[in-house]
Amino acid sequence: MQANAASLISRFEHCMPLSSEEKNALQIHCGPVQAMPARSEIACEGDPAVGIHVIIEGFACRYRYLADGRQQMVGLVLPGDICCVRACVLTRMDHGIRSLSTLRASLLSRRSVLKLMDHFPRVARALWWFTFVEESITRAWLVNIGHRAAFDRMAHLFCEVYQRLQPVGLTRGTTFDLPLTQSDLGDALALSTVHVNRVLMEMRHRGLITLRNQQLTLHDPETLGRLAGFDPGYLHLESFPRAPARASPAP
Amino acid sequence: MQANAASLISRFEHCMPLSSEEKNALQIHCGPVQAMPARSEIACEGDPAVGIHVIIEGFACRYRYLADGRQQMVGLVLPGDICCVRACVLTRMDHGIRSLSTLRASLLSRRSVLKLMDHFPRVARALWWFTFVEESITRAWLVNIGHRAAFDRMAHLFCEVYQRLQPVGLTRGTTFDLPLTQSDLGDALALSTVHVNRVLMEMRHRGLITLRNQQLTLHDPETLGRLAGFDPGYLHLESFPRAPARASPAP
DNA sequence: CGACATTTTGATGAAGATCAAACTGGGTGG
DNA sequence: CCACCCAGTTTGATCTTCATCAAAATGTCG
Repeated sequence: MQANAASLISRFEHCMPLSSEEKNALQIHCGPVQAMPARSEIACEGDPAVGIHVIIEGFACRYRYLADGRQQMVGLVLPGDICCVRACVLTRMDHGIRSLSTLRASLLSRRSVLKLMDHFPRVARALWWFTFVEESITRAWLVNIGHRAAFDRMAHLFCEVYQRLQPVGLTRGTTFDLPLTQSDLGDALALSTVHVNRVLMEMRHRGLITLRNQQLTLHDPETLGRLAGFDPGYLHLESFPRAPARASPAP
Repeated sequence: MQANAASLISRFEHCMPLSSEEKNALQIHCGPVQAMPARSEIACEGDPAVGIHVIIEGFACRYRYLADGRQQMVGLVLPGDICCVRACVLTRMDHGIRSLSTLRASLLSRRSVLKLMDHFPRVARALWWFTFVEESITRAWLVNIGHRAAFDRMAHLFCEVYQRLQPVGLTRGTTFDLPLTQSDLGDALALSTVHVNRVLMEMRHRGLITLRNQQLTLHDPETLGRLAGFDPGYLHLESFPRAPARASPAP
């Protein structure tokens, strides 16, 4: 029994219980845990699919480059998230994925994923589920960037990360890791680094956050959420069991 | 043999050939063609899933509302597109869908979709495929709205619609239907109606487009695409057979 | 014709980009 | 151990793009 398979299976069971046959199949196909340094490319736009990565520890981001070299982050990949499912079907990546912090992930080959999807409809259904949640988050980012002013936009992002880290046990009170530079935040929110800094300053002066050493504390999540018009429905957390046992150790 | 099933099947075969057994199953499950007037709600945010709609004719859009009543369009649904696949898995809609023009669509119930997905892995794979392409488009919108100025942003949208309508035979030269008001364009591009108008004016003055009676002509698609930094890769058109026979009649 | 949606134009203001430069802190090499 | 370097953060000043407000013009449909 490999630890990586265990974390994968528990993740799957967040959306539906698996039979022992299904669990077996996942264990057989689940590859070894990979470790990667921060700021390394996990997959580049245009790459053929190698398989899916299940993030065990660390943050990554999805991004697309523009012709002029600027980049837009199009999603955050947090522990428990699965990436590159889509590339297994589409055969090549339409965006890049890069680690933000050091990362541990287990890999399933493209062949394994397609086999699992074809033979185990419920596994396939679970993969659908993860993918759709992610898609829903992308749409929420679109709304966020399209229609909210800088302050609200950033508040919304902070609320989202906070809500997403909670079910995987990676928050301590209202404090959590946020291994993004201000420049990264700018790429995520479509703001200049300078403006990111100014908004952060304002949040600090208003006593809403503390951000130091990649650690963010939300001193008043309710107010922040209200200002941002944050409604967690789009995260589809409702069908998760509350605080499931995860691989990540609590301090 | 129903015409609606035929258009659905041909759509599926764009990404992989189906066995006669699979085609049969699709025909059995495919519901009647529904007609809907322009500006009607096909599904609202929060609605339980009823099934998937395969658009035969007309335009629709996906949108999300903000707390203050403004709305952001998060995607365009064109003839041949399938909508609400995700809701069948997630059980409820996380965004609304509204017709822009009069619409004809065939419906498959949620139960049918889940049954087809579980029993026919290749049908499931095709549904994955459509969904992922759509997701890729959403990411492209995110980049577009996040990082491009108004003119380039609108040019990019026009290029996208042009490219998406081509394989389904709905372009006449470089002219095609665009049943969106300037206010709709504003919702799609996260611009005010006034600014949409100004950008359109500039495009006209530069001889790049003609837009009259919901008909858009791109007089110089190459230039427009170059200005917008348009790269059609994200549409994943490459695996489509060229100009497949579609239900839509050519004039 | 008259009501209503949509398009067009003008004037003004605000949010945020950009440019420039100083400051901070951790890591490295001499 | 200190000097230096470099990535990241902070601050100021200026400029652009686009939103907003207001109103006229145009078109559409009963």
